[in-house]
Amino acid sequence: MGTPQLTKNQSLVMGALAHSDGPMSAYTILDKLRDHGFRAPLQVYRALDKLLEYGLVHRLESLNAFVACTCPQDHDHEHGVTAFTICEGCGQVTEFHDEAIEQRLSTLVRAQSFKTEKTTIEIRGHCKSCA
Amino acid sequence: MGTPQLTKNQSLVMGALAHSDGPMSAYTILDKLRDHGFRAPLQVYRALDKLLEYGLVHRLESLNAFVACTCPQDHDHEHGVTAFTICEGCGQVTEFHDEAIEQRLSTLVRAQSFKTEKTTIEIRGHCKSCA
DNA sequence: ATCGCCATGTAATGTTATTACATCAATTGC
DNA sequence: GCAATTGATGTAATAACATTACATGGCGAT
Ligand SMILES: [Zn+2]
Ligand SMILES: [Zn+2]
Ligand SMILES: [Zn+2]
Ligand SMILES: [Zn+2]
Repeated sequence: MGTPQLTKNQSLVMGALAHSDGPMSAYTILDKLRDHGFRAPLQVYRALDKLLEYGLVHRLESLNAFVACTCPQDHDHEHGVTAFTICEGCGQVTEFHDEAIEQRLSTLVRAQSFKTEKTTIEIRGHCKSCA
Repeated sequence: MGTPQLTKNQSLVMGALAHSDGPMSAYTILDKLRDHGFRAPLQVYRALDKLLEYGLVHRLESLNAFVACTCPQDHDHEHGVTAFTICEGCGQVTEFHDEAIEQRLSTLVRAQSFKTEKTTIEIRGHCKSCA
């Protein structure tokens, strides 16, 4: 089971995010898509829900914003824990993955007998250029 | 330099969070403090800003809510990276710290020449009781 | 007393997200 | 063919979260 065919609205939202150079809020996406017939927030939120489900998009919790996934790999399988650096200067977001962190978190959480459903790792700061 | 004496509003907000059994949104805090003269969101947000600065309170980004810090240690010094498990069932939040994760993240981020200012780690799932 | 600083009070507004309800299209079963 | 189901969509209204702007009050330093 891979990613299903995207609907019209999902494709539009995906396209907007993919062509953006940084994260966008739902309302920013809405504005970008007004020319394509978008009128209400729900059109964006519904599309985002699916795109998040398919793993094509990530939500940045500390920003209330969304980015296209930049994983090199296919999305036929769930990718593990996703982490982000987020530059306060230029808004650049970099997605990365690390097996060691995933393992360590897994160990710590298991020690609490906690069952993980979703892990958020976001690092705010300044990128090389904006230091 | 330790934590300064809290102002009246800061004390009230801190008290509300400390006596709560879980995270509270700013507006929930506001409601709890109406009897003590709170009338507007800003009174809460201003107090929270300071409490966050002093490290007495943490913001849960994935919840838009706030919790009292449960560090055993004093707050005379910054504590390192803070992580949370957040149960979707009962709302229980557990704060924890891990040197290994901190180190590993530090390494990865340095490899990007990124300068960290604040790290968010939040694990949503179900606790032992709510499995 | 005057100034500067910080905490506070209040109102208005801005931003993010959800609920409720109606409609439409494709699919399934009869 | 045609009702029933399912999933996507459209629209409006509202809820939830956060900030801006401006005015006031307390208090220590000069
Ligand atoms: Zn990704
Ligand atoms: Zn930057
Ligand atoms: Zn803490
Ligand atoms: Zn629980």
